[in-house]
Amino acid sequence: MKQGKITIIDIAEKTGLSKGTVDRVIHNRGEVSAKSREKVLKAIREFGYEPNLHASLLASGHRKNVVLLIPSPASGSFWTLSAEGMKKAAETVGPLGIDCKTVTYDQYDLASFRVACDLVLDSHPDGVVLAPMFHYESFSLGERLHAERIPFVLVDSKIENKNYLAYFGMQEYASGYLCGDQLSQGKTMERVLIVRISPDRDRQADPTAGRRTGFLDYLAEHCPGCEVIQTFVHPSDPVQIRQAMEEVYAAHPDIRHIVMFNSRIHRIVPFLEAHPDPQRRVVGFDNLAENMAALRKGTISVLIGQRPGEQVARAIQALADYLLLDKKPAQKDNHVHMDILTRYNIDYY
Amino acid sequence: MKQGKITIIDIAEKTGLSKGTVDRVIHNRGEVSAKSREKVLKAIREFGYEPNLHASLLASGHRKNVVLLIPSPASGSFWTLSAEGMKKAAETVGPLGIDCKTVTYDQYDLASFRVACDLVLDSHPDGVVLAPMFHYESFSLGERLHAERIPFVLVDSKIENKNYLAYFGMQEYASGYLCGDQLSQGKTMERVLIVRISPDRDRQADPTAGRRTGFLDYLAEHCPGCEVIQTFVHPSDPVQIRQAMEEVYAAHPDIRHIVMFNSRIHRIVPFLEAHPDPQRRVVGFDNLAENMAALRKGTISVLIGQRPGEQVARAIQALADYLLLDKKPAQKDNHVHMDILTRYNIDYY
DNA sequence: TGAATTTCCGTGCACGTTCACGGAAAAAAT
DNA sequence: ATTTTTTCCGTGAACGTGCACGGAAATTCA
Repeated sequence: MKQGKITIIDIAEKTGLSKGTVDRVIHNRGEVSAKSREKVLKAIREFGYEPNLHASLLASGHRKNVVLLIPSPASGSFWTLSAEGMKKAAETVGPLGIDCKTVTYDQYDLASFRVACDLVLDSHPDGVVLAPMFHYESFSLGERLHAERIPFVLVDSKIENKNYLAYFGMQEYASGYLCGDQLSQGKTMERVLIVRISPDRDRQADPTAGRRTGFLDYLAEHCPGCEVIQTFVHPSDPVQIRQAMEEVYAAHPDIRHIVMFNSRIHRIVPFLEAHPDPQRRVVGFDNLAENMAALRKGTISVLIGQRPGEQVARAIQALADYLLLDKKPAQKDNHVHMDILTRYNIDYY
Repeated sequence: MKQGKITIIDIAEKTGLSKGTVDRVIHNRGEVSAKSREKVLKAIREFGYEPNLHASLLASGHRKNVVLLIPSPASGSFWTLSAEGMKKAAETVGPLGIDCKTVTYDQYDLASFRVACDLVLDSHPDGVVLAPMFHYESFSLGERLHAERIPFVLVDSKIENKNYLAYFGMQEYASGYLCGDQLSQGKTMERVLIVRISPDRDRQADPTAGRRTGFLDYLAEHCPGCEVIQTFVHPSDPVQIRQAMEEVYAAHPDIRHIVMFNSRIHRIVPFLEAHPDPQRRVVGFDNLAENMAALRKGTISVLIGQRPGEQVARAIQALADYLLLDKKPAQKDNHVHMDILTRYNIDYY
């Protein structure tokens, strides 16, 4: 079909009303009699009127702004990848009348998240992209946004709040299961080391729990009797990490399979390189620069990527579609592909 | 920075000229003195003028149309995936004033390609997305488009013509190399079967040659002395295919590694399922529905995906950016990621 | 019945470009 | 110096929608 040439004025003529009235019913802002309203609605349906985006944006000059609320992208961390996606998306929706900005918080500090939430609300955004790290507070932010009729999109992980416009993230459980297959290469394993980040009391949401469950299920189904060793390391302190690893290694010198379910696998790379073992298989998550470097060197066997940049880009796009064309996304829950990254395909990621 | 509030009229005032003149230099359509031209250009740079897309599109009401020239997407074939990407991209650029349509040809019939080329040129498109199957004719189409100043973007494979605006495709050589690693799982192989499509005289371009080279290089480096067996099958005739496979199998009953470099690996699935072998490893290319089904069942071990939909979507986007904002893509040659697909991550592709 | 409300609706300008038209200024020809 | 041509530039009407303003019609009140 040809693009709708019919304008708001055509509708006005067909109905014998004026464009002002037609405009009022389109944006249903009242001051229209029920009868006229019906007539206009009918004509719109009948003649297939579609608003001209450009004329609309031009006339109502004001730009919309969406804010992205994510943990601070420390250099080289997972969230820098998200920030990059945001930048790219901002470029595409910018000329369409959407301004993007970012508000960050410390993902290990609940108070900073609360501050960030208030900041977001105070800026009266037209839309929000949220990476929820703290369950309860994210939920309540969702409630507050919903109360102000501000649409929000979730990335990375979900919360129970059902008011979100859309969600973009990785299938947690399935990625853990996949991880099992990549670690084992389909053969049975006898002993597996899971390296975990020390739990943080304030941190209420653990996005890696689902992955761990999927992984353990894979083990149960494909490697019955496999011994699972777990060790906990500090999120950043290299000395503590090294020491913890050395201890496990001393206790189990024959460990050949190592896995981490968060993006910090690069933290144990120094240890791994101090104890080289060509037979060893190491699987981690996310395409951080340091992870990729270790992958190229062969220290890490496989990374599972979730395209964080694409997640936020799609989130912003969804928000733009909603704000501009008020088109809701086809499905609320969208899962990005789980990328298997090896040294042979990492260079074109 | 705030979004450029300065308009063409501001520039006019700054320079003491009129908006008409400013407009003329912006679209450099002549009829302006060198002096005025310089003044305007300087002011534009100085004050950072950026054209308002909406006003522009609104005023110059005419829509642009781009055409996608690809092989006929036979049901379930590789090109249906491209067509889907086109559909999605069309939805996003549609409201921006770009109409997309598709012209198809028989990828095994040169004459049909010639006809398609003429069809494309006769429709006087504003931009073209081209999947070149026939080298020489594609080259000459490129020349003709360039002569008419019609920008074109290549997908899937490249041609020598340097006038293309951009290229989106997979790294052929690297994907073959990757294929070797996935087939062998890092261990040395002793015997490998490569299944190829019978060469077609008229078909001048073979996109799989690069993959084969990469694969053989992997073999040379990691599996020295590995025996390579090749067999040729008809592109579609199931009977011939089955027979050819049976013959190879009879001659080499101990084949454990099978690979195909085109998207037709599903053609040998019936054979594979008639001769089950849990030890066997099979690697193919592209996420056709039938390939994916075989992957789920375990008949195929790994598929290497190249996101054909994303390729054309990005191609169309690049064309749109050029036509609308006349912004050239950051880099001409863009390689999409080589996806490793297994039964464990295929469901969210 | 007339006045005071309330409800509803039409008018007209603005948004930033594009582009055809026509005219002034400069250059060339007589 | 006058006419003709060329070069250059300003003007103003679209494009389709948003929205403020004011006024007509319908309703309520006195």
